[in-house]
Amino acid sequence: MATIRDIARLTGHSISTVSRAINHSGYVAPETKAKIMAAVKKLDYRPNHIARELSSGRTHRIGLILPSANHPFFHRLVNSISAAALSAGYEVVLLPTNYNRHVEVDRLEELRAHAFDGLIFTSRSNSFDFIMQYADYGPIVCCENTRHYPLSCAYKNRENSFQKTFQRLKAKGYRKIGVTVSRNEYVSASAQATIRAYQRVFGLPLKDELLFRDALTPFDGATAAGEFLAAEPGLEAILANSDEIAAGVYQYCQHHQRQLTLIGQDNELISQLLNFSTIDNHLNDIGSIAFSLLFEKEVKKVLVPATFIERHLPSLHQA
Amino acid sequence: MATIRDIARLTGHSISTVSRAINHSGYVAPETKAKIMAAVKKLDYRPNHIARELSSGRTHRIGLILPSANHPFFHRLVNSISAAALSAGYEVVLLPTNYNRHVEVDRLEELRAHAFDGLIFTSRSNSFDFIMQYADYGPIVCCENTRHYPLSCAYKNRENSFQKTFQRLKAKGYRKIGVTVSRNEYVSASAQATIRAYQRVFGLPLKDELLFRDALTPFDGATAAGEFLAAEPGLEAILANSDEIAAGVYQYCQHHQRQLTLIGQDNELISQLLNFSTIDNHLNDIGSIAFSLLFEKEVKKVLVPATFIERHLPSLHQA
DNA sequence: TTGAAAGCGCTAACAT
DNA sequence: ATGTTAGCGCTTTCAA
Repeated sequence: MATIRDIARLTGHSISTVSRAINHSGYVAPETKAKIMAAVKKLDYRPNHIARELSSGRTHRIGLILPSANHPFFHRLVNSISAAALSAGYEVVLLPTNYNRHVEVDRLEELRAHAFDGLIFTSRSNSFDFIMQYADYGPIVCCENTRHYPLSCAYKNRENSFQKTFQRLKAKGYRKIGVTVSRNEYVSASAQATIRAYQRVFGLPLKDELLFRDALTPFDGATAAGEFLAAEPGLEAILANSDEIAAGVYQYCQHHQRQLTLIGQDNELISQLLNFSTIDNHLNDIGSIAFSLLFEKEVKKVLVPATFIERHLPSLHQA
Repeated sequence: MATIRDIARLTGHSISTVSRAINHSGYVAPETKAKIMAAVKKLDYRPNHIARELSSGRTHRIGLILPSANHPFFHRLVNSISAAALSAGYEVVLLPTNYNRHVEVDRLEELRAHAFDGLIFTSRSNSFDFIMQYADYGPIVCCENTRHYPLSCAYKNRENSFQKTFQRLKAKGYRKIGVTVSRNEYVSASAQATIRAYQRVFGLPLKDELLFRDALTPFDGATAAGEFLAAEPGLEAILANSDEIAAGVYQYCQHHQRQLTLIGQDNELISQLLNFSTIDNHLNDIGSIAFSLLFEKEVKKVLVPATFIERHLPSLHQA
């Protein structure tokens, strides 16, 4: 591999002149530049990326913390963040943690070691208090409400959207509603928000039998539906933590000839095809805003309001 | 930010001793090491990632070329590749090209500039001949058959699986079959393979009215179904280029009360829920194999055979 | 067991 | 317009 020094030697110029010529910066005589460019071509020279990073102190790379890449929620964020990064001249490094807090710590340490110019959290396994300790080492943005912590975020107001959804259901006369959440309420703020919203709207706590924890796959959705119906045969509706889970519920209903009102989240293709209602959290907006917040000087918290998309499942019919 | 020199100064040792202590390599007296570690803690020191990369010449980072992140096909590959990378101590950088060959060239140039230790192509917009020129600068692996080119790959034999699928349909007595492809046959090897397979099985060329090009979204699937049926009212089956597209076809059929045999690809959730047949290309395997091939000394080409998953759509019924 | 010193390949301030 | 030089922060060889 040819280095800048080789070019300097070959052309008889100094490395700084070569550097200037290559970067089209500063003064370089046209003929000098031409000669240098010829040498560059001749020696198949390319400036070393890493050396540039070291010298400039910037990587033009941001890290993206996510549990694993295989969930629609994260796909959306990855899409929008990487699109925003591309057009801003940044590259994004995928940092799957599998919800392992130690892996997450390693990534924060990498931020500290200047491996990235910034970090975006789409999920987290450590406390805000802990994460905040790394804020000095580079910009950190979260895709959830960081509340009173001085960390920028682009987020949806879950409690609010859940509350509205429950109110909607209440207004329609529904009383028996099952709810699925992705992780238990001790770990997940989302689960807490769901539970609180229910309590607030209906004035009484969500029964434990009508709360399904750790719903991750459509299969879990079907399981949840089964358990709900066993505990409460008069069940009227299910609010699921994603369209995928709702699809699992749908499948169960089809199979057992039950009609339920179904509400998913994130307006995935499946909800459009199966035609059930969904809460659109506008993840694309959250992603691109999160990216842009990395470069704000001050801490900013941007609320992206959710939208309710109402759809009606066709009524049941036997084949 | 404290540097290794600060630690050296504070402890009164040389930077090389500090380096050895930090890296747990070479000889360092226990007390010396303890003293150094104490200083490390005291000064909140962390070795600079970039400097290490420059010094060692390796980044432990691989680039992943893909058109954009929003297609299930790529999700699968991203998942499996990033999982494989994680467990091998590598990080993956997402490199969306939007099928723009110039962007792709820029990424190849980055490989040349040592920004990555290797590159995986999940799609490409440049010729193999062109890409090969960069093979000297670092390992390159493709997720499609590289044929006679000396480039490693993990791939599915598309022509073979399409052929088997057509044979299956032929055996069932089907003759009127529509086919969707994602890009036209002049650009896409996959489209060519589909067309050839049809010709080989049925002995006559696929009619142009029964080939839909540029099918990217479920909406395109619905459009394709409409066009096929307009051109050939007796249409019996559609082979789609993905489960998403097939789902679009499904939607059209539902809406227009038509019964068609549907075959998608990649065994996505939607095909399971809607219960139509699909060709499972085992993208997870392709991804993890592709990653492992980066580190093989020789060029290797690994065929991952596809599997046909037969499912039966429930017959039509009016609500 | 430790340290001096030479890189790694580049940028940028400063001098000419 | 060009060159000198001092970094950037680390690893590694070699000598002590």
